[in-house]
Amino acid sequence: MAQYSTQLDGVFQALADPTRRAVLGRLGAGSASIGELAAPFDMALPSFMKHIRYLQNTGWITTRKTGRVRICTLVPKSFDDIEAWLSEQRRIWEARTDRLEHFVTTTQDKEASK
Amino acid sequence: MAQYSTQLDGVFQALADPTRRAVLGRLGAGSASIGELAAPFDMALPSFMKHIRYLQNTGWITTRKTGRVRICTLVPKSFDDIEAWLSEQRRIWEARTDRLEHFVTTTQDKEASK
DNA sequence: CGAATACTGAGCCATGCGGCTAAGTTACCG
DNA sequence: CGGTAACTTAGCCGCATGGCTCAGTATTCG
Repeated sequence: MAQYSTQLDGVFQALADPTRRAVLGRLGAGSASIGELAAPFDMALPSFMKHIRYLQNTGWITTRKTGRVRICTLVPKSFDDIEAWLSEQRRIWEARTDRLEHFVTTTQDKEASK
Repeated sequence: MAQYSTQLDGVFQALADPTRRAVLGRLGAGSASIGELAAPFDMALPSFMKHIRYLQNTGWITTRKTGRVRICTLVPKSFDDIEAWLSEQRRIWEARTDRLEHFVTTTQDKEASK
């Protein structure tokens, strides 16, 4: 069985904030510095940095420092984790509709054999 | 522009907990009572109830009370919200690779015209 | 060298989360 | 009618989150 728990917790938690989702959206278009990423937000830099560190800790981005500038790069791996979870849910869902169909079929058979 | 913020916050936050993900998985297979849902978890009922209320408040489930039993039912609508966000990210991602390809092409053209 | 730029670290604050217990409330069973 | 079952309410606790300010540190520019 899949060991979902801990990994997915952070992956989803990271997405549960509009600032972080926006940052990921921006980074989808290419790497950027902290300053560039922070510019659109009406927020003090240290506050913004917490989001960056969060994204880094949960594996959504990597960063490297060049001179006094830190560049952030998207790591799209976590998208796959989400897709995997979603398709697992779909699988469960479909198994259910299969059973419902079976039930309906069985019921119809009973009706037919009356 | 899409007004992502508030709605998605809760949708993702709800998934950022293994108990709640497990409940959704179980409900994918069909509706169930609070007691049935809580059984697999080593947790006091009031604690578990908070998760149920959370899932309800974020729109993942609906509940109705019949006698002294409360039945919970999955509302799969939020899956669509997630899919929408994911495909938006893919769109951004692909626009980027397009630009990269264009850049490569342009560079090659330059090279070719040297 | 001195100043400006780009972060970074430390620490405060309010709120919310995820767990708990203890004490209701509301059906249903005998 | 009394008891048990199935939630439900209220309230406490510790920790994490998301914001802030104020004061560093480290590069780069003139």
